[in-house]
Amino acid sequence: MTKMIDVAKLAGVSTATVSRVLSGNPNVKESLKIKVLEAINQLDYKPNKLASSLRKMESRTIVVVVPDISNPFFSDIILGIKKVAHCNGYYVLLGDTQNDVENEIAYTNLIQERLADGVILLTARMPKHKIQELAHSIPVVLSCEYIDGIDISTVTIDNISSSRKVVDHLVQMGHSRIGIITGPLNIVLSRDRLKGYRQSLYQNEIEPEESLVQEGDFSMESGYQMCLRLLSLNQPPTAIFASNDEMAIGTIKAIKHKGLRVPEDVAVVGFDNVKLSTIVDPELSTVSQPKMEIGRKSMELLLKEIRNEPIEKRQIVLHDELIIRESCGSLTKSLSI
Amino acid sequence: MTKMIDVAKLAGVSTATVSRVLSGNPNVKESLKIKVLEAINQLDYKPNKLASSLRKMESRTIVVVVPDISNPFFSDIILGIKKVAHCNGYYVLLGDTQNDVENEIAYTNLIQERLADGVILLTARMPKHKIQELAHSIPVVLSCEYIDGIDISTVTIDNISSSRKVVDHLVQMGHSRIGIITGPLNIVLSRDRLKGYRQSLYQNEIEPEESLVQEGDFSMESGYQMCLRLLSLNQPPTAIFASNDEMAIGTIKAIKHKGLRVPEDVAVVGFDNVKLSTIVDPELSTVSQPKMEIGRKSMELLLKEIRNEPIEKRQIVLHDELIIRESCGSLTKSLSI
DNA sequence: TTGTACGCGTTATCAC
DNA sequence: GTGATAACGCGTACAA
Repeated sequence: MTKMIDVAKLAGVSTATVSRVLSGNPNVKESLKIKVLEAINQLDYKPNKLASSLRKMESRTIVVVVPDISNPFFSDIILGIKKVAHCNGYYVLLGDTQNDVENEIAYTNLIQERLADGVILLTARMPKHKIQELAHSIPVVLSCEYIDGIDISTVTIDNISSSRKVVDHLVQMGHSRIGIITGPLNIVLSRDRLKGYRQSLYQNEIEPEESLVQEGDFSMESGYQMCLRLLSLNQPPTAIFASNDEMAIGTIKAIKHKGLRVPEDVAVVGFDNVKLSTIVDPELSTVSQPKMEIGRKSMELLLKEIRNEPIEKRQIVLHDELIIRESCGSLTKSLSI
Repeated sequence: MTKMIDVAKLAGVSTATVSRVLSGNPNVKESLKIKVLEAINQLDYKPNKLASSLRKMESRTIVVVVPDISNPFFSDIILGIKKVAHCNGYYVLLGDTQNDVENEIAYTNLIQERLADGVILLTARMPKHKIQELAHSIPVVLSCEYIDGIDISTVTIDNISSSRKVVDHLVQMGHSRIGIITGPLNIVLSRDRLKGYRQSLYQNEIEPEESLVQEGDFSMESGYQMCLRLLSLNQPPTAIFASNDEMAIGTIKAIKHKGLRVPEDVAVVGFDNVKLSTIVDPELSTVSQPKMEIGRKSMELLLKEIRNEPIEKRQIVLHDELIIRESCGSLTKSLSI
């Protein structure tokens, strides 16, 4: 591998001059600059980022830890992150944990070893102390989730209130037997959506019923399975709130396979507003999170941490929106796939 | 940041011993080992991977460059890559180019600077010489695509024959006006699928017609738009072959919006067999690529390159399969979403 | 304006 | 078994 000293020799200068040319330092005579650039070209020289990062103590790279890259919800967030990162000269690399805590910890360790200047976590299922440890050794922003009792920067929506909004709407539509398919309950976000569901029932003076609460894992399959359970109850629900769109689609599939109609027999609402939600038939009512904005704000916050700039607000809460489509029965059905 | 020398001092040993303990070298007295481990714990020491990588001249990290992480087709391939990588002690980081050549080049540059021990390209839209340059400085495997005239390891399916299979099938079903929505034609893979389409028409003695060929960009929207163009022809096609599933879904959507039925009025076939293809109504006939296997084989090949092992076959071609579902009219319709 | 020389934090090679 | 010490390739005071 050709290195800086080779370039220097060929150009008849010192490594310092080569380095200066590379970093755009203006204090280099034009003639030497040209010689150096020619040598670089001739030798096909590529600087060693490892050495450079080690020396400068920064890598200009950040890592985003994602629970599931194939979930379009996250890709939109990542888009927002990359926009801001790119504008500020940072590379973005992704670590996909596939919803596995072990993978999450593995990436965390990798990052702690100074591979990146900062991390954005889109998942935080590992033990609290691990996260604390990570945040202690490198700038961290936690997005979409939060952890009680840790002073760490977060960017989220208010899952409790948005889920309350969903259930309130279903109640207004005349439903009183409302089922919920939650995400994994070891995740705060899932618990919050369940909490909002319960708050709404309480405020609307509807007796909660444990059998109407089923725990899924955010996958379409789990939505399908949990919906079947709900439908097999003695008194099945007339509306089901799935804690994300994938599960909502599984729910719709199950209802149809049972020979029932959506929304006439069972109304369905999802969460996240992914592209898929307008492709299913009927189109899915859902909660829209400002995905791009979550990404943007997260990266902006991370940059401040990296640069040690003062941070006014470490906990950013963004606005969401309930999107009414066909699956909850509030609209007349229009033509769709 | 605490470093190895700090640990060494606290444990009363040299950095060499600390390093030995960390790397699991057995030639360390048990008592010292314990002291070192205690010191590590006490100081919360994390080794600096940058320094380690620089010294060892390897990072045990590979990067996968992906054109679009939200496309589930790629996530399955990545799964296969990670399985093999993980078993061999390699981390996998992802670079998402969002179908942008500039991003592709940016990641390529980053990687050339020794950030990773190897790269798997799931996209190769940059100029040929760029790829050659990359392959010259680091082990590279190109998957799903290939480049003529470059001696680089590749893992693909035979897109020409599989696309011929699709069109042959449509002809057998009695279609003679068959439209195709291609991917971007600056990609070999897209051209190959078009080539297969043309070969089939030729072999079946069907006169090709340029207006039946429309170029999309693999997005659902482009499938929708190109389908509308096809349908507005004086003699619209009775069957449409979309070069990937996303475009096929856009195609179905367009056909429905025109008040026509799939497959009765227009048959549709896609490509890739992503999860979505069983969710649309009607379920999509498509070509299934062995995604996981593509990932596995790619990583295995890359490992051989990294380890400088002899490689028998640099060009691996895997088998694909035409999956007949409802959208091409060969099956009776069953209940689905 | 340019070059020398040291340090970034590890690991490998020697001696002992 | 263990400890000095020299690399790995680059950036930057500092001197010239």
